[in-house]
Amino acid sequence: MKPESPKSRPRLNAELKDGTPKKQKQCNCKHSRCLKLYCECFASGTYCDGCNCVNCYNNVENEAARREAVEATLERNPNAFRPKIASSPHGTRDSREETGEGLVFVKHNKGCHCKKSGCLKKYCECFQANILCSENCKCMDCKNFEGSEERQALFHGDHGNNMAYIQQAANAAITGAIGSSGYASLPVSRKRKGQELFFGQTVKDPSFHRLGHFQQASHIRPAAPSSPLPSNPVTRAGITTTLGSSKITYRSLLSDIIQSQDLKELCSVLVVLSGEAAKTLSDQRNSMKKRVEDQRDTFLASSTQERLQSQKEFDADKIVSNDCSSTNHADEGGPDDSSLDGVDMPKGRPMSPGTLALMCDEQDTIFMAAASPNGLMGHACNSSSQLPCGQGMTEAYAEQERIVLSKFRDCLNRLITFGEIKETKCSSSARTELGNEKGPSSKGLANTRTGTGSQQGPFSNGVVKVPATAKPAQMVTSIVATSSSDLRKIPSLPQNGDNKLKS
DNA sequence: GAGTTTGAAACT
DNA sequence: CAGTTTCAAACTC
Repeated sequence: MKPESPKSRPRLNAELKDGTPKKQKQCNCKHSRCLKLYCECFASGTYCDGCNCVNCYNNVENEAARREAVEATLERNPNAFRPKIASSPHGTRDSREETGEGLVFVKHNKGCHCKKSGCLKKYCECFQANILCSENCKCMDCKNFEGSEERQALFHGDHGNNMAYIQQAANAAITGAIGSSGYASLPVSRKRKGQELFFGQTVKDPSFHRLGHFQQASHIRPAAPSSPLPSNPVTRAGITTTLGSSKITYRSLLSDIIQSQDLKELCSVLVVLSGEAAKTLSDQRNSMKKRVEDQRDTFLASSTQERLQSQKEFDADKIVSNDCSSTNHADEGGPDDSSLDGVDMPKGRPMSPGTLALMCDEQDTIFMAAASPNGLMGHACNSSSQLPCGQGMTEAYAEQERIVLSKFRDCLNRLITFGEIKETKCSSSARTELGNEKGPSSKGLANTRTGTGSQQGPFSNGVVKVPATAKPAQMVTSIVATSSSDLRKIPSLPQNGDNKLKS
């Protein structure tokens, strides 16, 4: 709401004269008190500073009046202070200016309404921003389109930077001295005519170089309202704006936090924990063998291929000591719904690669642990004859899953903590740049984390912050010390109503 | 630099 | 929403 940031408007004259970046434009307002959009300073969201204006209210001393004017302006047009020139989300080759004088992956949101300038003078906002007129424009006799001879005449040759020549050429173009189309005298909008022709049948009409215009327009679909940020990078870049300058590269807040070795370590720990749980409960497993046999059959019911593929996608080949992960499923199927023991997984619905991989390793561990009470991995992983039995199997399975998920949850919490810390840093710097605008807090993230109450899943509750200072060993001890016989009891894990981090 | 032209913004 | 007026920048001389 506070357009204090400079240069948010497309008027390039604030920065460009003769193609050269220039200092902030000084207005010369006399009657608007610099409190209307007529004033470039006001329109760009800046205070007048060193301007030649008369009776200026666009300054700190008249902040109240200014604020009032801003509100009135926004009331008329909520987008008044937003950049008129928005970069296109679909910058394609076709929308690129052939002549090479500039790239036009941008468009005028509102479009111009020129009548006499042919959109080849700086009266035209599109021309001023060095972009082609688009379907948003309602200009008449437009010559600012791709393929326009008149327009090319302005820029081609050795006169590319000679504004005098450009102006002369523009004048000639407007009066029809340049170009053979002969449509300059048409009293109606050539563009509209061209579009009518386009939608009609007469495409051969020589005047239909408008088609180029239209094509460009069609490649620059109405942009979603550009960034609410009051600064338009494209505009600021000026005439020589390049595609790169308008690109936004997204980087996760966790991009520098999660390292591959961390992931490996985490998974290794999970596997070890799982093995320990299996060992602890190994004696129970020997009691009800028959029931386990049935469960195992179910557990192995689904496709091996799917699981292998999932593992591949997860690309976590080195996450665990791979003794079992890739070699012991040849005669196995994937887990069936009934074997998930509390995990609500609709039949036929693909699980995430990560989930599958985790389940895979977990299953390996179960079988391994059953065969080798010492919890060592890599032996008899797929030996069906040595599977755990009955209730023991069920409990071991639940306990292992509980531990793995708990541990994983804790790690995610720590990641979130780091991410929020980083977010806070980013927010503060953004706020510094954007003024007093309220920056994003951890609210959104916290909501994300706590707003899944309606979902049924192992992480749908009990999301608890683990102190960043907690050592893994402590966490493990804590987790192992917690006993539960069923994954569904995960809610009994440390629960804290205040899930929001206070980083 | 004065005067004119132009089109966006503001207004009716 | 269309027509008119106001305004300041762009332009011409």
